[in-house]
Amino acid sequence: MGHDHGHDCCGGDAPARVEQALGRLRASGLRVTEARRALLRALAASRVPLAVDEIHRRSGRGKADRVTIYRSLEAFEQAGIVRRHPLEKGRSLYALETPGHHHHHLVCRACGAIERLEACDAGPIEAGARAKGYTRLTHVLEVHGLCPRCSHG
Amino acid sequence: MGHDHGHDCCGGDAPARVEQALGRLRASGLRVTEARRALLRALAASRVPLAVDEIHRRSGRGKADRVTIYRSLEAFEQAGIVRRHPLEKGRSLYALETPGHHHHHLVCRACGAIERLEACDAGPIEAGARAKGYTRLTHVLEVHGLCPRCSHG
DNA sequence: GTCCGTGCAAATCATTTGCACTTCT
DNA sequence: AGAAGTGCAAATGATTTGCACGGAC
Repeated sequence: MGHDHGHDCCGGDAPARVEQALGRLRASGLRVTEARRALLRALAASRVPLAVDEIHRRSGRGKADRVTIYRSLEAFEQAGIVRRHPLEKGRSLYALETPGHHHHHLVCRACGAIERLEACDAGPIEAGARAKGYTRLTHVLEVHGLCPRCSHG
Repeated sequence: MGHDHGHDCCGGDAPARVEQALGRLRASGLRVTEARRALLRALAASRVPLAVDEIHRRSGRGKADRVTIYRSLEAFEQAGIVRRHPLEKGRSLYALETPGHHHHHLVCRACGAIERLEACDAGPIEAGARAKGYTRLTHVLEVHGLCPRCSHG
């Protein structure tokens, strides 16, 4: 798989998003390297969140080792530059963080198509968690189903 | 039970729940073995969802091999007898399915404490997915954070 | 008697870690 | 210079699979 089926999901002006991300790197005290440029380019160019393996495959020149990609992504996630989408089976997908655009994804179990879901009603739920004294909240919300094409059976 | 921190979550009348589960096993054409009794007893006795390792540890006599527990749990999940809660890092927790009691969990990243979250506003989100033609919808919603005790570190 | 369930060993597979080397600032 | 980033090899750890045996129905 690894194709961008489904409809637009994480799209936008790729070069601009890369620049914005690089700016945030510097602002966070993170260093800018060719490996990281390639990584961010791959993310910015994709309309859907990518797995580490996929990022590795799509990083043309300046391609970094998978291990380095893992480490960079973790740093980027901490800095709020990249958003991680944990999947059911322990894998994760990554996408550039789009501030003020919190959303989740609808994943087809059969063909892997991913669509963006705009609504996110987790606000009240996280509020409840906060009321219990929990901090540093994050949430995982994935909707799985069969897309129209795969539903016919 | 050093691991059942947090408040009640999946409690109930344990023996009765085991019997109910066994009945469902038979109804689904699954066989009843001592290993499976022990497994269901462990789940029924716990107030929180358990990891496979924890189930293995808590299954007194009749304790089955971890592999068998994995295989049984998968069969039980298919049959709707057990509910799987996928966590961030690829692990899963399991609990007896409680029909008509859909809820999610609040998990502490540091100590693993689990609390029940009553609210589930996924209705509108799944409606959106249905509107896109998706069928057989399921969703995973887990809220992660640091519990009050762990927030001080 | 048949399958299904079980145990053991070994395989997976994404992710993580140790350590020495290189590069950014 | 000095901290941060990188690569390779090897470790991890939950989960999965192959295969032969044993028990449920």
